[in-house]
Amino acid sequence: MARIKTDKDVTKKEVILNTAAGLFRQRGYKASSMRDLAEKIGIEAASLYNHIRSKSELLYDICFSMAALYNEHLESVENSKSSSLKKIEEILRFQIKQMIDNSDFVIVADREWVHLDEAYITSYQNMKHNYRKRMNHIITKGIQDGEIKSEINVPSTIWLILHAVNGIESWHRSKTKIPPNELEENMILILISGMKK
Amino acid sequence: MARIKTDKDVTKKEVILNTAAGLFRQRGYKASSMRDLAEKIGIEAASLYNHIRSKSELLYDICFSMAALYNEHLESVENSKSSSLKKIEEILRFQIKQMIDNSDFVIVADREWVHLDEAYITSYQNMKHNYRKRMNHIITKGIQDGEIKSEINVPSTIWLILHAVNGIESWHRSKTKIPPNELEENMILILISGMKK
DNA sequence: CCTACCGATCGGTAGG
DNA sequence: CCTACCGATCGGTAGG
Repeated sequence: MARIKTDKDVTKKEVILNTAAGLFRQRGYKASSMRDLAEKIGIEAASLYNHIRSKSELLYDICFSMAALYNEHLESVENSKSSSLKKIEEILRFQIKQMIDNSDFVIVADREWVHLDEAYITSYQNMKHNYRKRMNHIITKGIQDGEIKSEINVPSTIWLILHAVNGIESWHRSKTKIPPNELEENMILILISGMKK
Repeated sequence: MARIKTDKDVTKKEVILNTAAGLFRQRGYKASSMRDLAEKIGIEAASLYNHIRSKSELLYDICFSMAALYNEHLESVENSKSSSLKKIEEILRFQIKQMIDNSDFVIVADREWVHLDEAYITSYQNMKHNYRKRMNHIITKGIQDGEIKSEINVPSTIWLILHAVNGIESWHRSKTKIPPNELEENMILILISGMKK
């Protein structure tokens, strides 16, 4: 007789996860205490453990759900009929959109994954490495097809792209509010035109 | 009768600071304990306090020494006779050089400054804001002079540059070793040619 | 530079 | 979901 999860169960865990993501982003994983988290939600620290197993599980869920999302998207791009440069643009637009709509999860996964339990670190690193490798294939094909400058160094270009997107985070905290779509178009403009042959 | 610092005093504090920077980079400021730090140096935790005042002082020294260094360099660039685009290139080369030669300090300052004592946070944020404002002036002049694309959004371009440099850190950890100068030239190539009119 | 130790805070459990 | 509490670890001090 399996216990059936009610809607309430699901919702509460999500509330905890979302609140944790906001807290971890603001103060960092190690500097965030379960007491802080509980207070933000309005319960006692001990009560959290009716919904989650541990603090480290929260970080695990944040990091691996984002990794799954990014991998899924990359796969759909790989299967599309677009040109290589267009594929890179699609990846860039997806990442920018995630950074804007879902910034707590994106930033925490990117910044705090080093605090994952040791058992998961290698697996997470492999996923990141694999993601870059698949981007490498797309760009390399773009160079072969004469679409992309052949002088560029592919791995460092990938890092440039990946870390440029992280820059959007500062925009969030900034006083000089730039409309998200303007930021997106500007980033596409510089990076894509910088790669284009 | 002022006490005169011997060479040994200076050296020991620097050893502590350098070791701390490496540790903070690896594990993060909050996750690094003074006992870990002492062990790396080969003394007891209590002995650290003959050379430093507190853990937070270490972070303060790391962050504010880097801020001073970057500000000094920016000032020398502002006073040079180069064109605006050349000035941006000089700033970029300086930042890349720092990231390669002095990566522990650069990365810790960039990533861990949020853990500074509250009394220093505002001051540090102001320095960062001021640095970006001065870069903004240089780029804006480049646009007026017809050197730089007028379609680009200046603040988001600055963020793009600043965060692109951070990408070099991954290179450090990477297996695919790219020579530093190749990385530097590639980054200049994409970013500067992306901005150029 | 060490031994010994402090008060505070942490993640998590027991039991209801 | 709460009260009560645990063992571990933290930054830092006293005193030599």
